[in-house]
Amino acid sequence: MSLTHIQSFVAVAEEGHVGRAARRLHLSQPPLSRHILSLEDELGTPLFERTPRGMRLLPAGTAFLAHARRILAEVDAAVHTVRKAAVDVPEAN
Amino acid sequence: MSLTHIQSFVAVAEEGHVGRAARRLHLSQPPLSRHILSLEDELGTPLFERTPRGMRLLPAGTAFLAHARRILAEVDAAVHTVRKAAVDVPEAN
DNA sequence: CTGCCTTACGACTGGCGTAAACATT
DNA sequence: AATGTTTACGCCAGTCGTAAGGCAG
Repeated sequence: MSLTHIQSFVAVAEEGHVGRAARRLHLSQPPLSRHILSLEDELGTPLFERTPRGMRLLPAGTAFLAHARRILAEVDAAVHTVRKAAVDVPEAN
Repeated sequence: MSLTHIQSFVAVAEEGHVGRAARRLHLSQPPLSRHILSLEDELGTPLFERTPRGMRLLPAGTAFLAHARRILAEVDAAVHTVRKAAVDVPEAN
């Protein structure tokens, strides 16, 4: 599992469509599709239902989405916190 | 930034020593050292003070550590939640 | 036949490990 | 000299993109 996979998952969940999510992520469809498959494989369960119109979240996918957003938000917060800490305490003499 | 980097950071922070952290992660020192350097580079600031005895957390590193643990915990929770959801709702007819 | 997801495949980047270099006591 | 981190370097694995395949309406 990687942060890239998680970002991919969130994008597909929000777009409901691999193609659109791929454009949003500046990526082509196949790698993005593989990200999702890899994630599902690792979790041992499908996260989306494949329809002719796109991808629809399954219950497991909905459950994962909440965590995924928290993870990404926490990463973002970590970056900001560190940069702030580095400025606030340039040297701890 | 990747989850691997974050795990590496936590291990080094806890061990205070790249060598021991590497053994704990079943990894050799050089890649682990590179993870830390890569993270510091990406964040734009050092996270550890290098001493002849090992690695000591700087204030920025301490700030990052709290977030890092939350991220890893959240990932873990995500995995468990999904597996549970997949079992609880095998098929939503 | 059209739209969408997935698999095949060749090419490239990234990451590992061994070995060597640097630094400090 | 000993301990610990970092750089050099060759190799393997993972990931990308283009192209082809499969499936449902």
